[in-house]
Amino acid sequence: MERGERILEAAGELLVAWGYRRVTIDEIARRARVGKGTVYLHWKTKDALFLAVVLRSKLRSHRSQLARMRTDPLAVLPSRMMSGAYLDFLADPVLRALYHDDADILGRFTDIAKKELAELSAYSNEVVRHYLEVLRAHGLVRADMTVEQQQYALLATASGFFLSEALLHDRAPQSAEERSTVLARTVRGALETSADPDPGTGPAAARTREAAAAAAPDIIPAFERLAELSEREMHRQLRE
Amino acid sequence: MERGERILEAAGELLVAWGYRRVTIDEIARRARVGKGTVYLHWKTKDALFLAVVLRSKLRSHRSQLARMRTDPLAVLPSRMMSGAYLDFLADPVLRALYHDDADILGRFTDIAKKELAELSAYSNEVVRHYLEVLRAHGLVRADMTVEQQQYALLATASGFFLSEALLHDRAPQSAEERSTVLARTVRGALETSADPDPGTGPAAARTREAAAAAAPDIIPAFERLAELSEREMHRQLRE
DNA sequence: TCCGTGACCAGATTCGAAATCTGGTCACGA
DNA sequence: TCGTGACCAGATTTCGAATCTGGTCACGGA
Repeated sequence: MERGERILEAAGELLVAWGYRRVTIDEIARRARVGKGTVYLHWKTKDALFLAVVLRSKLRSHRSQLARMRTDPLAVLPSRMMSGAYLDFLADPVLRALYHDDADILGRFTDIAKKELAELSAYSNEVVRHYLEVLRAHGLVRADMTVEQQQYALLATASGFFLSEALLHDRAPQSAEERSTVLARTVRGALETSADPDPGTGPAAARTREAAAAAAPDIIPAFERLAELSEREMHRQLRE
Repeated sequence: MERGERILEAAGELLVAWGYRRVTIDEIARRARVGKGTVYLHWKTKDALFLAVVLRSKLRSHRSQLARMRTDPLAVLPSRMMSGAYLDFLADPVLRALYHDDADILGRFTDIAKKELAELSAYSNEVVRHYLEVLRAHGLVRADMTVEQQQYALLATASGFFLSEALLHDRAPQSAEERSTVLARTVRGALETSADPDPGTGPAAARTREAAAAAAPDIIPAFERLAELSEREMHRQLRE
């Protein structure tokens, strides 16, 4: 594993274990088996390093999302998309820490991230909007609300599930699969036109599959551009 | 307005304006135009006083919910219930502060409240569970998930919307009515069997109305007992 | 007699200056 | 040329003194 990668890995592990404030550049360098100065050969500041750590996790999640969409067009459905994103989120300690314990783990880092990632976040907004429009055009998403309202519904609902571990403590179902399934059903009921097309073999399920396959070529590139922007943003944190 | 009421009012105003830590009993007494000792004639501790402030707001919200259900049986539908609760929540500065700015407004108060209200919260859980079972028995809520899963879906979704002001900043629709409508539609799509029965005049809408009217007598008493327990809990904060 | 009050106290909180720590640099050496 | 760790300024922590505040209770007025 190359130096930069080792540093990101070490920073991520320490972030999750100790929280932003408690982690020192010294400690990261030690764990990555490099000199302290070497960290600064790669990243301008501590903030930039941790921003890169977070972007790396987000990027992984995006890529895994894209892989699912390329394998199975049904993965473009909002329900699939969200349950996939939710499972990725649970599997990545950095992303989980991000939502789980804002104050203790992240300290003031959230503010910095919000500011630095404003552009990315705005673009992500547009991608989601475009995504919903395409799905509506293909009859996969209902037209009983405005796109803006559906986007709000999607974001708010997802936030609730993502935060549910922290908010609901033990009142949530134990298994991640079960929670992701409930999320999928909630999103499907809120936005989509079809019943669950996965085990379906009838003509309706076939139609959904076709429509998803037709929509995918419009949707995948948009998310690819989002992933690219994430990656560019991640590299922009590097020195020069 | 009687003394105790004036004190609660003053405490609520100051809580919202200054946050838990900054508010002193002295200041509350001054604003309520009573002596400091008088506050302690009514409540055992500062914590008990603020717990009462919060319970008072929750109780008001419960009562307003009950009033809606008694006026219009359709208000027992989860979608109506949640949009109603959301609008009550937005209208009450104390409840809003509770979700809006956890750290700054509430300080360590959240922990205390979580502990003290554990019993109430457990009971509330049971009421919601019973509520969903009754609605399922009357065919108003679907049976495509377990009740536990639907309860989780409801709680997680609602949390997301309740927190959306804080989380989504400016990416949420401006008007409270619009947000509450989107919440209603999301919940309806996730749980209910009917389309919006309110403007509906067809036989399906009529059937929904009938079923809701039939379910209401089973549901209203359960929420009445919850309101009573809230009130008892609120009074239990009083001295003796 | 009894309800309301504010002076009072102990413990919690804040303050401030000294001591320590840490992000970031850079001269040096491999 | 690339990597390093000693070094520095400013941020953070520490810790005892000073202040503040939750809670009590003896007293006074109705």
